Amino acid sequence: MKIGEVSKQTGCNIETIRYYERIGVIEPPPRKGAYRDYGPSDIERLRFIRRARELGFSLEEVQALLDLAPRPQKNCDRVQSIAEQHLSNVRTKLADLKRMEIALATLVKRCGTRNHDRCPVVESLTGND
Amino acid sequence: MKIGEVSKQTGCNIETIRYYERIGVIEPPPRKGAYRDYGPSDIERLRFIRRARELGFSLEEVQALLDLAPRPQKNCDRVQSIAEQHLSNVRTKLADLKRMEIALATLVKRCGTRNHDRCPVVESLTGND
DNA sequence: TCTACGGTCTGTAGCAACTACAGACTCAAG
DNA sequence: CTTGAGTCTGTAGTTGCTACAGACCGTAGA
Repeated sequence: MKIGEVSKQTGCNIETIRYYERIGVIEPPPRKGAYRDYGPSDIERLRFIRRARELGFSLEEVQALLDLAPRPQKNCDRVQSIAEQHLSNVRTKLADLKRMEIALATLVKRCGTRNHDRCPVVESLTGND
Repeated sequence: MKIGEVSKQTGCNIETIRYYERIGVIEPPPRKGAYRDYGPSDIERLRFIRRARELGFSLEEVQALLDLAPRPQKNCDRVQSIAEQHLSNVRTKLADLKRMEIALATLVKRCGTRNHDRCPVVESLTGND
C-alpha cells in the first residue's frame, strides 16, 4: 500500500506521514521498488496517532502511549497518568481561554454601545495600571 | 533607559524586545553609546503589545492594532472588526478544547471504575470506526 | 590607571508540529 | 516508448519566542 492510499485511509497528509517517520514516531516501512510499502498495522498506528493528536496529546505523549499500548493491562496506570496530566493541562488552557473570551467580549460589546469618545479596545490595551 | 529596565517595566523579556525590533513590531530606538536607549513611549508600546498578546492576538493582529491605534476614533470600526474576528477564533478554540476535555474526562473516568479487561484509553485511541 | 564584573551587543540555532516547495525519479497504462 | 500521476529526498518556511556563544561596554572600586 502506497503512501497516498495511507494518507486517504488515515487522514494524515503525506508530508506528515514522512515527517513521523523521520522523527521516529513510526518505523520506516519496507520498500517495494523505490516506494514505501505500508501494511494494515501502519494504518492502525497512524490512526492511533491521529486520534491522540486530535485530543491534544503532544507527539511526545503520543510516543509514550504508543510504547505502552502493546501491553495495556500492564501499563494501564501509566497510561492513565499521562491522560490525567494531559486533562489537567487542557483544563488550564480552557480556563485561560475562557478568561480571554470574557475580556474580549466585554471590549467588543463596549464597541457596540458607542458610549465613548475613544475606541475602547485601544484604550484598554493602552491601559493605565 | 536601558533594555534591562524596559524589560522590568514591561514584563517583556530582553530577548523578546530585541526580537520585536528585529521583526519590525517596534522601531529601533536610538543608541546611547553602544546601548539601546528607550523612552516612555517605548514602554507604552511594549505594554500595549503585551496586553494584546495576553488576550491571544497574534503579532500580525497586534501590528495592525498598533497601526490603527494612533487615530482611534477614525479607525474604531476596523479595530472592532479585528477584535471580533479574534473573539470568534477564541470561541472556536474554546469549543474544540471543551470537546477535548469531555472526551478525555470520559476516558480517565472509565479508567477509575476499572470495569474493564483492557485499558480504555488505549482502546479508544485504537478505535474501530 | 587598571581591572573586574554585570549588563549589553550581534548572530545564530533551537523548540513544536507540521507544511510547502524544488527537482529528480518511478512505474503503470496507453 | 512516452506520458503523467504519484513518489522520492532534501531543505526551508511557519509562529513567537528562547537560549546560547563570544564579543564588547561602561562603571565602580583598588
